[in-house]
Amino acid sequence: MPNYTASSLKAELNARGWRMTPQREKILYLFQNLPRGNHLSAEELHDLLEGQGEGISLSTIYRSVKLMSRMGILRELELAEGHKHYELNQPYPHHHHHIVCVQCNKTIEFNNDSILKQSLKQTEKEGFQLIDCQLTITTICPEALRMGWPSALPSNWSCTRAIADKK
Amino acid sequence: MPNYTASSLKAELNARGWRMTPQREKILYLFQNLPRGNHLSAEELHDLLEGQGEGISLSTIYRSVKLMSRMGILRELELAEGHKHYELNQPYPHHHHHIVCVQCNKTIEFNNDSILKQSLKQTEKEGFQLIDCQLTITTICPEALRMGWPSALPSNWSCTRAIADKK
DNA sequence: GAACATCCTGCAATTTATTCTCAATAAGCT
DNA sequence: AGCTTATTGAGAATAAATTGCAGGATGTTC
Repeated sequence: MPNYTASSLKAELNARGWRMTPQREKILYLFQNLPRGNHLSAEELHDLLEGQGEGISLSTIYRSVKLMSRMGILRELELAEGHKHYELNQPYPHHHHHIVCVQCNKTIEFNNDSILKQSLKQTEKEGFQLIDCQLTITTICPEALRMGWPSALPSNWSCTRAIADKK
Repeated sequence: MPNYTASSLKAELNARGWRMTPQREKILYLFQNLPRGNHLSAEELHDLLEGQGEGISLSTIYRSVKLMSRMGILRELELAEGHKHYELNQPYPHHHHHIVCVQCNKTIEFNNDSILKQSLKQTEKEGFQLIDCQLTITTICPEALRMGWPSALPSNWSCTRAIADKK
């Protein structure tokens, strides 16, 4: 999981018979300049680029994030929001994992280097080559617990943070 | 992550103001009698029940697996096949994790108790209550590596196992 | 064990993320 | 510079998943 530059991305693409394009470079650049802890859906990525005057079609966005995920440059997160999110696949010490609340989808990150180590060991043992590993912990968040989850919780109740997160 | 019976399921549902129904019982029963290592999509679950003369509508299937996942009875797997799969959320020693190949979606399971232990520790530290934890390792499988992945691999090539898996 | 409140199911219609198609364009190789 | 072929953009198509609603079933209460 190396850190990529435009030219190292180009080199790796070309080595596989693929091509560097302005679109791919812009997407890489955007992710590399995203504040830590942010992850974007294809739609959000599209709107963000649009806002910067960098119109890239939604089809290309989808194709690019998929390609870059398979290359190990991005990681695809499935954090219960109903659509995939993407973030840079960063090497140690920024590699991290997620805790998600099933009640409100609140997500927090945590670091744990031993998980990557154990994953490497396991994949080598099986003859696979590691691209990424993600530990996703499904939980009930403290706020929902304080509210008396599960019985005392109205079915439409949602943690305050969850509501705030819907921008 | 306890092992459920029809009556313990009913007790837990009722404690939350929910109800036991024949549909929910049949779904639990089916998962409990599934060969180890099998996981089903909503669609597959629907067809399987259909084949047993237990017609349950697809909406109900979707609603049930979602409910049972949030209760911690099932676990929702997102293993790159394009739709979610479900399996029993089993306690130690059957709790397991997955390695997935991005080239062919081949999936293998592996056991590792320390991951559950570390997850418990982490969630308690943050004040969350654990429902499930899944380590998903994204990889290139040995077969794709032998074929010279990535450069020598035609874009439409797929590991033989992947093709065989499409029944 | 009958009545009641409400939860659940099934059906059909709908939503929405993602993929596909295809003509035009542009990247990389010689 | 020319050639081959990967890539893009736009919109149509696909498919998983959700929702609204009317009728039926469940758990609770007295």
